[in-house]
Amino acid sequence: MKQRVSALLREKFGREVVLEKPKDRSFGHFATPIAFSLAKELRKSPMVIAEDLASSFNDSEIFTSVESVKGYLNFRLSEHFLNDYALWALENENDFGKQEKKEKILLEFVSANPTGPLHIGHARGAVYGDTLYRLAKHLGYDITAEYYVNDAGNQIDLLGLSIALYARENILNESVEYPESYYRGEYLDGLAKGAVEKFGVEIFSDESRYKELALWAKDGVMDIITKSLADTNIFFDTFVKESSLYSEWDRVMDKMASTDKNAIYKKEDKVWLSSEAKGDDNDRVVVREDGRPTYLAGDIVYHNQKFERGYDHYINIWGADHHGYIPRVNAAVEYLGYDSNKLETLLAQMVSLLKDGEPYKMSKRAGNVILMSDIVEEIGADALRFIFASKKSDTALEFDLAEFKKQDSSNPIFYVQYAHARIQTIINKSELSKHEIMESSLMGLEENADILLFDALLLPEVIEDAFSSRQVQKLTDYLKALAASLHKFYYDCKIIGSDDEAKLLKLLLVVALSLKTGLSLMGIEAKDHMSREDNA
RNA sequence: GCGUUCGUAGCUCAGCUGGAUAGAGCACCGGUUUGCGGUACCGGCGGUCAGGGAUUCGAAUUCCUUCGAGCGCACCA
Repeated sequence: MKQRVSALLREKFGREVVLEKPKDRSFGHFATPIAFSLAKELRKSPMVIAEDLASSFNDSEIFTSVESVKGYLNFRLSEHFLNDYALWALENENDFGKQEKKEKILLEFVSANPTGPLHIGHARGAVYGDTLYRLAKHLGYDITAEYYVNDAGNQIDLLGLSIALYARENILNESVEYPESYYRGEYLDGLAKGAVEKFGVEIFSDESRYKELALWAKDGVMDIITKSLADTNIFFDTFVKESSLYSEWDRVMDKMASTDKNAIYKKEDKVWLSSEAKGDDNDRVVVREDGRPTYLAGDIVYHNQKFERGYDHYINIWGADHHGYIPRVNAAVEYLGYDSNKLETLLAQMVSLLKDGEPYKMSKRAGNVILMSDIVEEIGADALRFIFASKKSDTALEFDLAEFKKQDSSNPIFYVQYAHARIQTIINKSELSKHEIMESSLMGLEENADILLFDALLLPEVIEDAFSSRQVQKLTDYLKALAASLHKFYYDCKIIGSDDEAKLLKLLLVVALSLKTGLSLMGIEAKDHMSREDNA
């Protein structure tokens, strides 16, 4: 809709025109301050320019009126245009807001280590990534969701040790001491018991077999992780294991060296990456004295593999505590001969949780982490997704669980769902058939109804904007606002029994379509009725 | 110290590439249809957009600077 207006104006003025939503809806559907920028070039007052421009729009098919107010140019779309568009949307529900972007995108997110269940910080990145994924799919991008599994390195050994220690204490009843760095948590119990079945209790007393224990356990942890993700409607297309990459290390090193002979060098018996020359603070070790590659080496191979698979664009979503890591990966990508501008790294900031004012604490390795699964159990997956999607991902977030358990307008997910449910209820209540409703015209709506229709038809622009700016909260903001318009309209206007019943119901169908489509892009299913007992 | 993200109402946050009177929700106070789910709606209270400077027709938004906060600054992943 906006694209059409925008294209029309671009053609008319021969330049890109800024379109915005007027502050006050009585001004019209769209507005532009273009007269202000033209004022300087034309050496005339903005008011005069706006007047001239407005009067030049007499014969447009899309607009009913174009007016100038204090230098702004305000456009009002024609009823024909809105009516046709709404009808098309209702008849092509699944295509509403869809586009056909062709770009191939690789989106990597979550990628939490397989050493324990996901905590609340991971959940934020997970929701953010999955929402972007759904938006991109809707826009027609060929996007792949990928999870990078860090199943090599010290932390895996530590997992084995942690399970063994847990088992020795709780199954063999030995008295043990936990070093600070060991993993803790309830999940160890399941793994320890599983290990007894698989290997027998002997394994816990045999240090030489801890590696074996760890390699088995990491798959179990991945199952726990993918299950919590699935419970939140998050799924991945591909998993890439770090352990599968190191065999390519020599080839990748040669590749960097052939692009730039200074990319890699030896010093103090270690191998270094010249990342400082590419904007990093320091050069980085990639192979230690003893020949073991560092974590960065694995990531270099991984990114090489990503680029060799051939996508147009790459997006990584990382926790904010990894932001210092970006320059070295970009450096490596350039040494590999690729354009680091194609690699976009987004950060999900920390989350702090309150419950009735009490702050929760998060520490990665202590047993008292706040698990994603616990929060899902407490407030439900829908509420979790809504809250995480509704805040800009690059700012720290604090929220109180209590707010998302309420069943009233203070809980945004409830509020939006209730709007959708109200529409379903009233449609069912009406005696009119679906056919009669669809046959009616949306022309001649009064002003409030017209505004509601316009708002509902704005979803496609919101989807495009939310994805291209990577700001998924634009979608939740939109849904909250649309729900508010609906509730207000419902209060102001009697629908059943009115002369315009069919017309108004059709309008509500358009609103419901927008709500439902918007929710589905957040991995949330729209509800047709609310129940008071439904305390998720 | 260096890098980075930020600082908007009592609280949690929106405010897009500069544009019309800086917005929501919570909290607090007061109201509402003979009408379809009052699980809703409306109104009030509340702001020096951290401070200062610059750019211009115009700045919460861009730039500089001061102050304050989170995160990072490993041969851990």
